Amino acid sequence: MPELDTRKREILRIIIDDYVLTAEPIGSEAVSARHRLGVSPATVRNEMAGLEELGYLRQPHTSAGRVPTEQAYRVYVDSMLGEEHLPSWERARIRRTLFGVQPERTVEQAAHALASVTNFAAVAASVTTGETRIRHLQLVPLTPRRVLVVAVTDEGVFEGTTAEFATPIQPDDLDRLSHEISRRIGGMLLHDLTPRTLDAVIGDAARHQRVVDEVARLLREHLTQTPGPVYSEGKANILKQPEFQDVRRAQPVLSALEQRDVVVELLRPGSEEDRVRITIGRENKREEMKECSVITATYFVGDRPAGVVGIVGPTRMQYGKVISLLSFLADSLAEAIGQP
Amino acid sequence: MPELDTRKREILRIIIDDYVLTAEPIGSEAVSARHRLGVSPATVRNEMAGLEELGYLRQPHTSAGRVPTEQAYRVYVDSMLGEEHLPSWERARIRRTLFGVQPERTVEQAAHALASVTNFAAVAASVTTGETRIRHLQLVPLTPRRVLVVAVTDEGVFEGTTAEFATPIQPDDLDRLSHEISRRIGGMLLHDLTPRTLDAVIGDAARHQRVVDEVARLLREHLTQTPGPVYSEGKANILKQPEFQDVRRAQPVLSALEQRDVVVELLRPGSEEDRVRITIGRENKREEMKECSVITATYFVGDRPAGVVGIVGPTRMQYGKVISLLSFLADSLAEAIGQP
DNA sequence: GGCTAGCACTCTACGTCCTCGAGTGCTAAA
DNA sequence: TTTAGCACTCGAGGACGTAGAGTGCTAGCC
Repeated sequence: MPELDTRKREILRIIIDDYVLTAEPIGSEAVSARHRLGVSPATVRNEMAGLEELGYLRQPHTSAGRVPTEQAYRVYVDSMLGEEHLPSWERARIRRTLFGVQPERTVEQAAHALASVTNFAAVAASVTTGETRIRHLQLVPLTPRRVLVVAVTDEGVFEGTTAEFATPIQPDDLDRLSHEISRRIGGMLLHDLTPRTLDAVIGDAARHQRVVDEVARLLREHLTQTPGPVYSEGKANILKQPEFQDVRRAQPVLSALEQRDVVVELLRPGSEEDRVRITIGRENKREEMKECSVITATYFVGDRPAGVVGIVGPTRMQYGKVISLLSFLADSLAEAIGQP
Repeated sequence: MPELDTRKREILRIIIDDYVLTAEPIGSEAVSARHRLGVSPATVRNEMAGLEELGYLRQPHTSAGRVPTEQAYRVYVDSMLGEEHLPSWERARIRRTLFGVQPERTVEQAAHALASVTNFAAVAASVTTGETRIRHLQLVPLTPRRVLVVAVTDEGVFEGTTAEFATPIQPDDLDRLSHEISRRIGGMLLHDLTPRTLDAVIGDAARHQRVVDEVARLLREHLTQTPGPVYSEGKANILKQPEFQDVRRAQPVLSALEQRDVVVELLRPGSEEDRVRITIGRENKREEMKECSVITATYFVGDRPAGVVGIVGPTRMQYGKVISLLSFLADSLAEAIGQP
C-alpha cells in the first residue's frame, strides 16, 4: 500500500481503534486530541479527506465524523496489527474451561467460553479429514434389524449413526461381524475407504453380504462427507451490538447462523500457514453475512487440522484482540484434544 | 367464569381473534362491523369498558382500541377454543418430514418442521423416565483407559458418554466386561438402577472393580439425571414477530433459549390427561419469558411419556391453530417413534 | 510547501408546536 | 336496554427552529 504514507496510516489506525470502541463516527478534533499526533485538526481533516478519496473512510452524512470502510479494516488486519497481549485472567479462564471437562464436550465448551469472553457469536466444529485413521468400529444392536454404528478415530471423535438391514441379524452374529470389520479396517485411513478398497477388505467378512454393504456405505458417507458436530453459542450476543439494533438487520444473520450448512461453510479449515482466517463484510460469500466479520482459527493435532473455532460479529470489532484470543484458544484446544 | 355473559364472551373472542392477526389494538367500530353482532359500536363500547374493568382488556392509551390481557388469553384457551381443522397439506408435510428420515433425527426434524410451519421458535426433547428399560449396554474402547458408554433403551434412544478408568484395560477384557454387564442389567428399569441394586447386580462381574464402579456411576448419572438431547429450531423467528421488533425485548428471550437448562425446564413432560400444556406470559417461571407463551405437547409410547415438543412465541398467537398442530405433531411423533 | 487559525456552511438531532384522526366515555333520547 | 350524538383525550406525524458537531476552504504563518 504505497498510497498510504506514515501519517495517513497513523490517522487511519487511530480512527479505527476509536471507532471500534465507540461505534460513533470519529471527527478530526478527536483524532488530533487523542494520542497527541502533533498536528492540528485542520491538518487531520485534510488527511481524512484524502483517506476518504482513497476509499478507506466514509462519512455517514456531511457533518458527521468518519467511519472506516471494509477496505480500512482489511489493511488494518493485514499490516497494522501488533501483538496483542491477552490478559492472564482470560487465558486462565479459557484453559480452565477446556481442561477440567469431559473430552467430548471440550469443543462445545470452547465455543461457550469464546462467546462469553467476546460477546460475539461463537462457532466451532471438529474436522474430519481423509487423513483420519480409524481405530475401532463397533456395531451395537438397537432392534433386530437396526444397528448403531460407532466409529472411533484417532482424533478421539466418534460418530454415531444407525443402519437398517434387510434381514434380521442375531446379536452374536452382529458382535462377530463387528469385531471382524473392526479388525480389518482398524488403522486404515479414511480416504482409503473407497467402495473398492472397502469391498476388498471386508467384502468377505461374513455371510451377511448386505449387512456389510450397508455398513460400508455408512462408513463412506458418514465419515468422509458429514462433518462432525457443529456448535454455535451466544448467537443472541449479536443483538447486543449497536449495528444490529435494527431487527431487520439482525434477523437474516441469526437465521443464517441457525442453518448448519452455513456454519459449516464458515468453518472451513485453514492450512498450517493460514491458521487464523479473517473474512470482512462483503468478503463473505453469503449475502446475509455481508455486514459481519468472521474470524476463524484452525487447530492442529500433529500436522492435521483437527477442528476450527471462530466468531461472528459486526465488521467493527477489535480484530487484534479477537485474533490473539482465537489463536490462544486454538493452541489450547490442540493441546487439550491432542492428549486424550 | 360466571362474570362473562354470552355477549361479553363473544366480543372478547372477536377482539382476540382480530388482535392475534393484526397485532393492532381493536376498536369498538371494528368489533361491531365484523361478524355482524347486531349491536352498535356504542353498545360494544359499554361491554368493552366492562371487560376492561374485569381485567380482560386493556388500552395502550386513552384513545386507542383495546388489547387482550393474559387473563383474556387464559379464558380463551380454557373455554373458548373450538376444534381447529388442520389443513391437509400441513398434515402431509409434517408426516412426510417425520417418516422418511433416520430415526435418530426424527425429533430434530419435528422441531424443524414445527418452526417453519408456525414461524415461532420450536423446541423438542426426548424424555428419559425411570420407567425406561435398558436393553443393551456396550463399552467401546477409545484409549487404553477411556471408554465410550453406549446404552440402548427400549425407547430407541441411546446416550453416549465417556468414562475414564484408573487402570488401563485390555480391549478383550473390556469386551467381556461389556457383555457381562449388558447381560445382567439388560431388561432392568432405569429407576431400579440405584447404587445398591447396581452393586448387587454387577458388583462381582469382573476383577475390574473400579471399572464397574465407574460404569455404574455413569449409568446412574447419565441415564437418570441428564435428559436426552434438546433441540431448538427457528429461534430467529421470534424476531419476525411485531412484539419483538425492539431488540431489547428480544435479546433476553433469545439468550434464555440458548441455555439448555431453560429449554429443558420448558419441556417438562405432561401427563396423559394433560398432553398439551399452555403457559401464557407471566405464568412462565422465567422472568425472561414473561412476554412469551409456551405451548408444549407430550407424546407417549405405550403409556410412558417419550418426548415433548413445543413452541415459544409472543402471547399474541393463534392458540387454536398451534394447539391442534402440536397435538397432531405429537400423535405423529408417537407413531414414528413407537414403530422403530 | 506544508501547516493551521478562522470562518462560513451543512447536516442531524432534538424539542416545540400544531393538526389530524382514531377511539373513547358520557348523556339523552328512542 | 340500546343507540345516536358529541365533546374529549391522546398519539402519530409533519413543520419549524435551534444547537452543536464537523466539515471544507481560504488566507496567513513558519
